[in-house]
Amino acid sequence: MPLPHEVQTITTDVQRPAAAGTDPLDRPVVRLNHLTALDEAERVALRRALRRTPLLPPYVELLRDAPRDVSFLLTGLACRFRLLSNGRRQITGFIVPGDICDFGFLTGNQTLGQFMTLTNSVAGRVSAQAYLELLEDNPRLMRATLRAAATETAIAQERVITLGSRIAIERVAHLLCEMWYRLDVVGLVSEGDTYEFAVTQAEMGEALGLSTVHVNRTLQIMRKNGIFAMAGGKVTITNLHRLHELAGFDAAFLRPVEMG
Amino acid sequence: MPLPHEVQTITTDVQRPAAAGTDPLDRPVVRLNHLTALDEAERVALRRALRRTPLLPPYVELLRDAPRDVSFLLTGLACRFRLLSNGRRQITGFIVPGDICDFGFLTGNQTLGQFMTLTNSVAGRVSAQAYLELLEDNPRLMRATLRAAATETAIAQERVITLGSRIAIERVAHLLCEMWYRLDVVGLVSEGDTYEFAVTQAEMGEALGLSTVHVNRTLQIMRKNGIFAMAGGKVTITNLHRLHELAGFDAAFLRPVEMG
DNA sequence: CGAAGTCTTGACTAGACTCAAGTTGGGTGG
DNA sequence: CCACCCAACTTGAGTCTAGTCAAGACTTCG
Repeated sequence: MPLPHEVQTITTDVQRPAAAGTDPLDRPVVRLNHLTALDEAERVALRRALRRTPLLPPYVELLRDAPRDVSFLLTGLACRFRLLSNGRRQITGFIVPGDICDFGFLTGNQTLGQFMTLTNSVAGRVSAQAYLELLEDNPRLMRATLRAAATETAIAQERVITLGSRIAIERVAHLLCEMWYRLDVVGLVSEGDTYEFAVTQAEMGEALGLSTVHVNRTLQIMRKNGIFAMAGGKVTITNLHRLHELAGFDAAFLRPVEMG
Repeated sequence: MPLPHEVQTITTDVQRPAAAGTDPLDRPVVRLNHLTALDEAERVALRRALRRTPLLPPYVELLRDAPRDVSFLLTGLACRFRLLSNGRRQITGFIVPGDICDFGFLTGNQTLGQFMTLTNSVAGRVSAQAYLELLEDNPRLMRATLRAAATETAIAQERVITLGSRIAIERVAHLLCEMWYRLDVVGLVSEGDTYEFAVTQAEMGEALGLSTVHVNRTLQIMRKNGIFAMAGGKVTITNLHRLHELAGFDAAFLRPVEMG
């Protein structure tokens, strides 16, 4: 099985000096370090603790085989979703490289809902116990992890706003902005505002509360207006300013703001 | 100024043996204890730490005057909301007695968005520093607090599902179910499935992503079908089974589930 | 080259929104 | 004590965004 996805990701990485290296194992470090500056010992400890999974194909349950581990996504794309009684599926959030898939380990609770890969992906895992011990010994890592959890909440709140008060084109624009920012943090936005986001229009609809057909028509309008382009699972934002305008996007919800 | 709201709340409390006392200061204890069993020392410490605010009138910013405190809602009703650039307001969640209004203190971050009362309310406050020290000394309290934060995330995720894949009547039904469960935990659902929920139809619309007019029509249908009744800011569920059915409601997201 | 999944298009429907004009009810002031 | 006022609720009419159904075109990959 060819892996264009993997290869491309690594390639684009190199072009972006902001990225701290091209090794997927660094992405959790980069991500958490962005939330709270870690010291060298913490960076090394986190990196060493992670064990890579084999390459996971699309549409497999992410946590089934390791429910007691903390799973970071290293490469690819995943999502959290719920199956509803009416047969529908609602994607409640996307998981990008560097993200912790599920924060249930913080409370010892099972998380409601499911997690699955959307593309070829690799995860990095630590046992929950080992990770919790790491947190106890490293307060900055603890703070960064709590902030990551808070960011997840903020993203969910923002999606409530998207679904509650934005029309289709604004929803799509907001999602593309959100992905741009989240992927940029881990160095996965390359020159020309291009990033990997290999979701089908049906999946986009499931995340945005829109039908596939309506997503399709909305994307067409945006393409015709020169706002973005999409090919081979890669998104290129051709008019980032206009995209922000459309989305009413304010990156504040993704950034930790220290108390005054 | 008459305070029927306050008086009624206390009255109905008495009818419900499940409620651990009628003192609003107990509600945070009851709430957190529901998430993780606290020991007597923890219950007492938490209760003692809280300082009641004066009665807050409707529509006042909740945290403005005490941004560095942890605020529990003791009585009344509040919400979290965002003002959008298009002039709209989106309510992203309701805050009921016993809830911590804002979990920003856990990460030292400012929270995006605002918090306001919707009815006459009283809050109980501790300084963030004192509360964090309390958490360090009392692991069960820590766990309960983290679970409360996780519950907030779960509620946001559930609202994503509501706004993304439920039609108007299902959204309303789901909200009424959610309130029933959350208020029941702190003993505020009285005989006959009646509880205080004094929001206007406009506010309900802002929370559910519906216009006021459509909320009105939806409520009328539900009333005609004998599913619920509303009077004087009190909701009475007359057909809880049918309400659950309509909502596709599964209380699991509000309950902590221990890892197997 | 064929099959499956994805994307695209058209036609029609429906759930929800907007605008506008009442109605009701609780609270206030004369 | 009554009249007024304002906010909330209600109703109607017309419109529109988005959903559904159905069929056809394009890709990708084996």
